[in-house]
Amino acid sequence: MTQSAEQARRGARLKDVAEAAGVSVATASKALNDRDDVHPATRRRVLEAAERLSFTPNALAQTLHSGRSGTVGLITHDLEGRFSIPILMGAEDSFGAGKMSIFLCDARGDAIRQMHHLQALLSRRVDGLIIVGSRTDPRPPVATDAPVPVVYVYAPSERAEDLSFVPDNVGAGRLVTEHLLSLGRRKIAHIAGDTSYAATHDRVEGIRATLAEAGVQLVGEKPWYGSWSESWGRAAAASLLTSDPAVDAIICGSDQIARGVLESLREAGRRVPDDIAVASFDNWEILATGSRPQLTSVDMRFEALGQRAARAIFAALEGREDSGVHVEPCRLVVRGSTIGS
Amino acid sequence: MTQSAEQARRGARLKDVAEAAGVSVATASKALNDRDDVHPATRRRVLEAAERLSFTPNALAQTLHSGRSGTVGLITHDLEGRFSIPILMGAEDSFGAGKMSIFLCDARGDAIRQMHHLQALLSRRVDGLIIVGSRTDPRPPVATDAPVPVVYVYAPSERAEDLSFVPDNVGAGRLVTEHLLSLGRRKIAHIAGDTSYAATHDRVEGIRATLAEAGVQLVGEKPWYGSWSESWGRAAAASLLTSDPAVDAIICGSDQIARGVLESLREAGRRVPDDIAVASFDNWEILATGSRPQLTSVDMRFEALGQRAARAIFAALEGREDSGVHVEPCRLVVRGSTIGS
DNA sequence: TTGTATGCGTTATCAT
DNA sequence: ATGATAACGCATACAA
Repeated sequence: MTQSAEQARRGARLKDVAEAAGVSVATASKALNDRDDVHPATRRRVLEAAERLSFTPNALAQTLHSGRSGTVGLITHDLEGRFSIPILMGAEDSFGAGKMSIFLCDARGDAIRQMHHLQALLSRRVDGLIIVGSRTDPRPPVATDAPVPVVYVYAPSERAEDLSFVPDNVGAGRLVTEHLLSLGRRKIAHIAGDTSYAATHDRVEGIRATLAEAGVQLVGEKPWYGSWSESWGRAAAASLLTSDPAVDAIICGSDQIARGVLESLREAGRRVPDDIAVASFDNWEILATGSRPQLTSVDMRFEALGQRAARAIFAALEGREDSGVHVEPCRLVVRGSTIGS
Repeated sequence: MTQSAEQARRGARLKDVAEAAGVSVATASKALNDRDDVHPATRRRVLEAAERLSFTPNALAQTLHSGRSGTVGLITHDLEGRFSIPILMGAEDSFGAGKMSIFLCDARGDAIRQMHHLQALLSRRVDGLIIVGSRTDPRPPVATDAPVPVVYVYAPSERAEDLSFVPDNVGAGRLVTEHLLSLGRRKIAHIAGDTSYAATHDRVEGIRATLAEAGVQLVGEKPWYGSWSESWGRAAAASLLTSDPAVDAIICGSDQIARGVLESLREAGRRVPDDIAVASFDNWEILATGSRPQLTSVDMRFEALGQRAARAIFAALEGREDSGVHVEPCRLVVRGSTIGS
């Protein structure tokens, strides 16, 4: 009685299943793991016993034996989970739900906290590490001699030997620009975000190159740099309309900026997209689909980045190591702010 | 040589440290774990050896022995991580960074996927489970006989024996209403969200009760029910201004709705907060601080919910079980939409 | 086909 | 103060 109560509390072990089925633990193990050389009838008895005792194999004990824990650590630095959640979902998909479990740790941009998490994860014997940054500027490596594969996502590592996956912001710039050009827009302005961000410059580069190829010049000759806020969008758009009233398209550095721009345009009596088309980056659903009209925006495809990271870890585990900064294409999501209904 | 290469790959074990320090594993273990009865000099030698070999204790092996894994599973159903990330951060804080690691699994509202994750987590021998729902309506329990403590957050379990933590939406309704009344507003309307949500009704209840106590009646007698969208906010506000032009305050069911309301008010030429004060629920930063004026909103305090959940799991692990639905107070964040600058 | 014995890395008990 | 050894739960090589 005490025995079964104990079992109920701590859960049945393989030994219990074996005893219940009247076989040895070795045989029970083979039966449960679908290995050859075990009599069908025996297998059935074992499976039945396991079912009856609601046996759940102790993955930790398995790990101790196999060396693989089936877990991955994800250390993130983006406070709101705006990046890390979709990246985690992508990784989960790629691993196969339940096959691999993911530890999520929020380091909150703090190196000390990051170190603590790193230590804890290595101690838990994760099979790999995914490091997610909050901006695409290169960052110092989390460790120079990690005993497991490390993949950097969104923010690449400064070290060339490390493996990183980042969104193609230059390509993102090209995507919006080509879209606007294809709609016949020629007076295109760019209200950018914070000039200290690499993403800002990459996007500008893509925009500029595409415009140049089409023989078109950016309205005002250069982007308007500011911050990633609606208020900046409002202010910049107001100034823009004064300095360059003929503008017929505005590329915004983020959806937040675009929201502000839309507001200013509405107040100025400019119709979107008829008079002026508006497009932006990030495709943050809550912002992009709430506005009127909804925003055409470039999606960074975080899920895809997560999938790439997961596959890279698998590959490294199988000995196929990789390195360098890999650029993942973005995706243009067209909505009402560039194409009327 | 092959030996040390092997060590480098798999990481140093306690045995290696012991050998390097010239002691037995038992002594090494004691030294590293600050146990008594080990000579200071010996301890120093061991610690030094551990440092030199960059020894990281295998937490899995420790678990196998102690029965405690130092991990918790967090199964979430909110796609965007809007709830789960702050809840996870709260839990991390409460546990102490690095002390406890959290598996984050996204079940995406799918029961099958939830089952898979549950199985995987139990197999990994998590010490507890946190289940996060996407709405405050009671939900079926994730399991009726889990071998570890389970805590439901945001969405409470239907079973009375289970333990749940939810935000005090009735109190949230009271908070905004009291705030508006204290500002002298008496013609208060409520543009609510989706009527199928428990949160909607709880908030209405709090609003109604507070108004009744002040002898004030809701403008239009009842709330305007709709959806959690900006477009609903725009439409409802427009109608409201027509049917009840004397309204001097609007409580919105969510920040999204409030954004739509603000837009309509601006178009109608009503000044906020001078003519009409606007307040809402959720305090979703990106929405609440981007608008002009910024939104006064009730914060659901997800971090606090996460902390409560973590502490409850600790308590249960120590034998102090608890049950029932625990209601956590919300917090009013006052901004420009109710109080002019 | 089944069972026995061993190891995975750590901690704790009990000798010494 | 230190060391030998038995768990912890599982999987596998090898023996029967």
